[in-house]
Amino acid sequence: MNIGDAAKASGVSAKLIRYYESIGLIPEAGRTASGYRVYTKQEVSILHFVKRARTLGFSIERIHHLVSLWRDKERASAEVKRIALDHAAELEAKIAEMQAMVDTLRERAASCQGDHRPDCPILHDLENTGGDNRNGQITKTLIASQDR
Amino acid sequence: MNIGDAAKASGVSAKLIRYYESIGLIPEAGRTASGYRVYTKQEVSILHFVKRARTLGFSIERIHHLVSLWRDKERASAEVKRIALDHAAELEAKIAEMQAMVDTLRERAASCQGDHRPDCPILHDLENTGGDNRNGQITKTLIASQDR
DNA sequence: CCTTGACCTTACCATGATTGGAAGGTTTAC
DNA sequence: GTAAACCTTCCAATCATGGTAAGGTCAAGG
Repeated sequence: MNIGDAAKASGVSAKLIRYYESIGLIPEAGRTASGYRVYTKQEVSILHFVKRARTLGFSIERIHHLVSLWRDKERASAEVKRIALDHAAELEAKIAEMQAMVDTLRERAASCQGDHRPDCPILHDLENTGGDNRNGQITKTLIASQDR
Repeated sequence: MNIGDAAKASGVSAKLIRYYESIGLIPEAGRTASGYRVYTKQEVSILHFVKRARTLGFSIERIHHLVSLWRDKERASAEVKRIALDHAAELEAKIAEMQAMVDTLRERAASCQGDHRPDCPILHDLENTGGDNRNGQITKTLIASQDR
């Protein structure tokens, strides 16, 4: 099975398969005498696993961890469960932050006339340099969410 | 006012101020005889504006648009409002996708023993190569969400 | 046996927003 | 007059992914 077949079977592009190999996310594939990568069903399974995990929003780092567990016959389900729940909790935290943004935007938009006058309070609000910072908490959270 | 002071006053790092200038997001700053950038209060306001908009999750492209409107004395509040609401709607779509991921993860985790046995169904599920794809809709949505 | 086309290889470039560093010039304060 | 703290530009790196180019390989058909 060449890389193109593995790509089709797993849904991961050939480019990405090579990249995943280069960063050590998946093991190095075997090679033919002429240098072509060859893949077994087992390796396609790993690729499919990675694909699905990416789709669920797992970071490459976390998938690296999951793949190790998956390849480890002595893996403990407790750790897998913990990783999944950690990821769910992180997603929920981000959801809360994004919801706060949405609320802010909708609130500002509600007080904007929406006509042709140049005094939409959205702009005034963004522009405001005042030092009161009643939104300190939210602002901090949002900034923290901008990593990765 | 040098770039360092403008950075402190606006919360945008000096590096980033130069970058924003290089991509045309903010106008080119004036220069001293020796080449130092100089900033007025007005320009610091723009920087602060950008900072707050970034914090609210606006893309650079969208901020570019907002800054143009802000600098345009004939700006129409209708457009500003529309941009804000568009952005809110996009955020809500992403929130829905993320919530779907969370639901999936929690569902899988609930059926995982969480002990030391190596049979956590989370892994089996990720590994599953079956072609039923009952989640087709969601999967498509999630993939689509990975652009930007 | 040779050509053609579809594959494979590596390597480099690009994205977007941001940070980091290096090498060198300027200003300020002691 | 010198040291520290600033500033300048340029270059590199991040992360996951896509694109392209130059060249090697394989299978089918003439």
